[in-house]
Amino acid sequence: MNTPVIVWFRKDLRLADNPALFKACQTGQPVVATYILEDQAQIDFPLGGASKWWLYHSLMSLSAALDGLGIPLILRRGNPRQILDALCQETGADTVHWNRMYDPYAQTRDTEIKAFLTNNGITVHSFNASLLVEPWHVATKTGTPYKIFTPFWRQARNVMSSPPPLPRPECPPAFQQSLQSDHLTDWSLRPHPSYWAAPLAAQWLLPSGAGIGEDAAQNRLDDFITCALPDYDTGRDRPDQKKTSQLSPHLHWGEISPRQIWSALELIDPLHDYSGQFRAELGWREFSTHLLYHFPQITTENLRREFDPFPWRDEPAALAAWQKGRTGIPIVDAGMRQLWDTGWMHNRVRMITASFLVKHLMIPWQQGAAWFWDTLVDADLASNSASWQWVAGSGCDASPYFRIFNPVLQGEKFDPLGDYVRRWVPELKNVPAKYIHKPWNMTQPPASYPAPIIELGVGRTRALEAYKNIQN
DNA sequence: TGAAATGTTGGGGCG
DNA sequence: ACGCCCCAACATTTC
Repeated sequence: MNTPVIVWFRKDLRLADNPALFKACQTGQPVVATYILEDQAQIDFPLGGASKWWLYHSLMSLSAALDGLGIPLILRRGNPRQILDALCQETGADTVHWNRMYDPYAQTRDTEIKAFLTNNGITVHSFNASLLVEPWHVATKTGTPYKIFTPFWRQARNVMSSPPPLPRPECPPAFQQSLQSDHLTDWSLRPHPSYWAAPLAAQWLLPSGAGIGEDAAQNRLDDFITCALPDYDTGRDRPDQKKTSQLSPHLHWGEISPRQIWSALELIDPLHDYSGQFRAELGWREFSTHLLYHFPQITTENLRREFDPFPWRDEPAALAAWQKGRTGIPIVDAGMRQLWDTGWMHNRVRMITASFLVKHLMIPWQQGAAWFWDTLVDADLASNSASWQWVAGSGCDASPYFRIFNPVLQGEKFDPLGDYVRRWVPELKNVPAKYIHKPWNMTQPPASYPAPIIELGVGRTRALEAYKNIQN
């Protein structure tokens, strides 16, 4: 048998613990791998700028790794159904493997492609590579999807099967025929303006960063487990310290699987003595995917429809100030600048900046979500949508609308010395800790730093007033 | 995975 | 020694 099995890579850019690839290699047939870049104009949530940048480097890494197995990675651009069809015809393949995706667009697309290929006599096998528990494996007693995290996660841990992760596959027989493949550099994945790429590279690529791809993800996990995990419960809230895993972009692109992480945790903390909180963060990722699968409208619509008449404000100038980190609120500006520079923001600060946009500025959460979607290297449709609705109060398990973060108090609590603010807002580098989160109280605030675009007390009162009016 | 307003308590200063 | 007031410190309620 010299006809190959085709493995369609999507959000599973790794060799180890990759069931679609592993099973393909087990057949004893040659393996042809492909990544297909879809026409972004046809997609409801086209790749953001930071995501494209990450994808470029992740594909470079995957391509090199597959090369080591003698598997060609065929890059093609266009309609996946047509491209898979063509690849099957060019190679004589009668089997296609992929690992499942769960967002509404991919669900529809994959169902349609599977039907098409099956009709043409091609066998399609799909696998779970990116979740501990797939969305249809947990349900409440009445059979409905979970809407609250805690009971969801309790049941998920019960039904979760955790077989050991699959190893990297052995080399399959070589595939001799040469196939047309695009050049990655022709895909325009690297950002415009191009200077944006420099700080991203400094953050994530060697030598200063850990790198992108499967090996980098594994190294990052190992580092995190030794250095930060023991102190995770309190450390994770400190943006001025490196106490989070920063695995989110690796997880999003599938450079590492949650099952690999879970299994590493089982080895060092089988009784969940000190890794429970970190495991729960993986749980939030599972929960978000569960929500998006069962409530696909959460990407654009309030899950709680009583929020529909909320008097959101249309304020392009305030939105722009927030995006650029020029609101005059130090912890907010620090976070937004960290996001722009590195494609990543500490989770505590994500909550603070999001709360400020949605509550103090009363700008629709969709506008904040759109900015995060474009600028985060870990932009994930499920996590992004669910988390913004959580902050806005319009999600089912959301924080009540009146729970408004005070950025000054949050800053003083979680960045007590002001180191995080000073790192990202150089205008404030000489401000003492006493004033670092409220420079407007100084007799002479630094002239180069903007005054607050809204007085915090005013914003809070205005938001509460608006909320009161939609309650009845 | 809040913050602010309001209520309660108890120790100490003072007449 | 006693009652009164003040006000932290903590608890509870409200948004």
